[in-house]
Amino acid sequence: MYLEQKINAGMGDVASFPAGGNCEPDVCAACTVRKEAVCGRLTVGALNELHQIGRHRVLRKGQTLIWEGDDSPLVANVMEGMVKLSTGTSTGSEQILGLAGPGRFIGRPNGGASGHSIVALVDTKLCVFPTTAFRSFMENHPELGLALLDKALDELDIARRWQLMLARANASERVATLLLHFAGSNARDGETYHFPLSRGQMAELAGLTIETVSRQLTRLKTMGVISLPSRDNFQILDLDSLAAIAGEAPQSGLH
Amino acid sequence: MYLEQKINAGMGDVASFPAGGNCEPDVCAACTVRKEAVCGRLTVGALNELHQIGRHRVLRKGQTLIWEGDDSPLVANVMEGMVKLSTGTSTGSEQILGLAGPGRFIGRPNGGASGHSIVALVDTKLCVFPTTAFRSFMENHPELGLALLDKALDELDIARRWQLMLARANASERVATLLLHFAGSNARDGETYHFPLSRGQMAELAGLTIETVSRQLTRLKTMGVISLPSRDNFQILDLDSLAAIAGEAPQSGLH
DNA sequence: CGGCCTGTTGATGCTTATCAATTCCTGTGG
DNA sequence: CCACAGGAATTGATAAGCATCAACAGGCCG
Repeated sequence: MYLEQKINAGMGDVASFPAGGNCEPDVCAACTVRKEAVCGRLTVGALNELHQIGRHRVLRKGQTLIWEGDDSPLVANVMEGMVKLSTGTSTGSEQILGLAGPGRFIGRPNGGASGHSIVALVDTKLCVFPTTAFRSFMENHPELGLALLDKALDELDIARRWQLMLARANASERVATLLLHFAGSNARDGETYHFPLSRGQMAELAGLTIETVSRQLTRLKTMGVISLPSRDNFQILDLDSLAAIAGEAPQSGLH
Repeated sequence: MYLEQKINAGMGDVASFPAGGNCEPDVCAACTVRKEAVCGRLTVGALNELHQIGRHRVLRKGQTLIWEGDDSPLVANVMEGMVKLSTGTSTGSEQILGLAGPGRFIGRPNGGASGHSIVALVDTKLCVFPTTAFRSFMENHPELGLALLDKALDELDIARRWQLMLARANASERVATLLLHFAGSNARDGETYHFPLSRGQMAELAGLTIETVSRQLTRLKTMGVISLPSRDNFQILDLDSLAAIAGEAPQSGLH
């Protein structure tokens, strides 16, 4: 199913990011997500030290950073773009566990087996660190451990909020929540946004079928809440209604 | 709804645990969950130091350790018993996000607002630490930070596995999974176990209704997979079938 | 131009929620 | 110790919601 991605992916293309891959201080200074990312917690000295082990990497759409079940050899910060966290089910189908956009931290610093694959949904820029180097760095910089712990706990909150949605929300609420999620925190009436997922992937993420997702989208279109200029884009016409349909509570903070 | 718990709970009854509440080294030596808990990672010296800020506390059934939305003033290890993590929904009902048994770590070391309440389902023994003291201890002991980070990432995996279940499992699979969870990792044929949750709470946790939970239980009974000696107990008659119904994959590691 | 993949739309049936009635516990007070 | 009240659980009838199966439409690329 994802064979074509497998061919393109792997560690071999680490060289595909710009020459001088080491994370330059000035690059970090310009980093738009530094405030939200773990680096933001470090002193200038520690940040410089961290640059020595970190690398920038571009993950093309469809490429896989970490395979499910593999020992996670690296940890990373998402700078730009979006990745999905997914896992196979016992029935063979794929289940998407969540999405991660700018500022999110991915991977397991303890180097244990990853419970899910990490795949780029669009071209994605990452700050990548080898697990071992990152871990020894953490031992000398407790503040990074604290920052990461906070990050992990945030991730936990996010996962629990999805849990809440999956346990209780109906199809309309799920699809509306997805759209708000795709639009991001500064969604506006009249704005057009990109679907980072296919209908099938949206269905996997929301715990629905393709058909139900499609039907709910046309229903929202019929209601005048959104329009669908192309199959890869949607426009929000009535943000308030959309938020109301999503149930307001579940979607907040679901980034 | 949980008024009676509110009356009994609160920080005032911290004095209710045994005299000499400070965590004694010999008590910790005898601690059955030390291997799994964060303390297990510490050197003897660090452990002794940690004893100074930690306290044992018994949480009676129904008592609340942390209220949803409150700044979490403490973090804790579960030693014995079981607590639930729950949150209110926009519709006013309660949603249980998960359970935590022996060895699990709860609370937010960063002291932020808790996204969920923590309530004892049965009488529960905890190792409790004030957030501030715990945090400063962490700054001097990076290994604790690393251990906690691993714990948090484990919690994340557990939450994601639950997410998987909520997204895909049908009623039978959900109820079977719950039973396996209640029975614990060393479940055996013929053994009788206690329901730590009422039918209503089980429904909340599994994203079902009371009626559906009840129907699935009688269905499992009719199939000869379990028996129900009283409404608070169940006996596993055919563990293999139960695991097969649960779908095997989702339930593994759902502690 | 034709095949192929993705998405949409339609018809139908199963699963589970909902509403409603009854039974079974459990704890309380006589 | 028994009777009774109240809540929790079970069981039944019905309906809504979503999955499933199936046909069709629209892009995209060879």
